[in-house]
Amino acid sequence: KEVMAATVLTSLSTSPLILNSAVYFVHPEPASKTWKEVLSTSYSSSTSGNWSWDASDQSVPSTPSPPLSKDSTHFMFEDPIPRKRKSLFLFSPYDVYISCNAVFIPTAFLRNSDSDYSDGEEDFYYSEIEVNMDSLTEGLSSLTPTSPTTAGPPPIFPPPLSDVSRSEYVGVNGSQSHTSSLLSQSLDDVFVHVLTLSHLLFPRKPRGEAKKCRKVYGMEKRDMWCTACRWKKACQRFTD
DNA sequence: TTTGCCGGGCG
DNA sequence: CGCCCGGCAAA
Repeated sequence: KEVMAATVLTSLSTSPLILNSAVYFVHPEPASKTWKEVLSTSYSSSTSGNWSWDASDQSVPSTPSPPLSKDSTHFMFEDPIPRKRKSLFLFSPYDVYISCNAVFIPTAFLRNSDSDYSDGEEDFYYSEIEVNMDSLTEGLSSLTPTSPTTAGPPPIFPPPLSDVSRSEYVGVNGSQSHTSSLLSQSLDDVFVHVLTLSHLLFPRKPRGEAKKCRKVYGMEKRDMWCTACRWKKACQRFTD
C-alpha cells in the first residue's frame, strides 16, 4: 500500500500529463527544519522562509513515459484519518506536497470519493502518508530538464497565497537556479510542491468536472481566485 | 439550483 | 488595457 502510493506518485511524475503542471522546488531558510515542523508552525509565526522557486512547464522534454500500471489509479490509503495538519501555504486543496521524508495529500481525497464532497475548511487539511522516497526521488529526477543551464521559464502563474504565506513568499524573482543541484542532493531539505495532481492521483470524476477557482476556493475566498475567474472569464489556473 | 464564461459595458 | 456583470448553457 505504501509502495503503491510511491508507485502512483512516480508514475505521475513521469507521465506526460504532468507537463501542464508546474513544479515548485522550495527550500527553507533554516535548513534544519523539516516539513513537519513547518507544517506544525502556527500561522502567525515568522518562519522567515528564504525561498526560491522554479517552474517547469511544457518545455520539459518528453519523457519516455513508462507504462502506467493500469490499476495504479485506484488504491486505498489505509488509516483514513492519519495526522491531520493545516496547510501553511494553502495553495489549493488539490495540491500534493512532497518533502524529503513524507508526502502530504489533502484530506479531501482521503474520504470516500463520491458523495459528501468538499466542505470548505476541511479541504485545507493535509495528511501525511508514508512513501518510499527512493522511488519517489527517481520519479522526480525524470522531471529535471536535460539541459542544466536552461534557465527556468517564468512561472505560469503565481500560486494563490493566503495572507500569511504571502508575506513569506520571498525570493520569487530569485536568480538562483540551483534546480539541478537541489535535485542532485537527494531532496534533502528540499520541498517539492506539485500542483493539480488530483486528476492523476485519483480516478477522474465520472463527469468531466474540472475544479475551477470558484469551486476550489469557494465564494468566501474570492480573493484567492485567479484574475480570469474573478472577472468571470475562462479560468487560466485550472485548465482542462 | 449552481457553475463556467461569453459577450459586452464602463472607466 | 483593467475591471465588472447580465445572461445563458450545462451540470
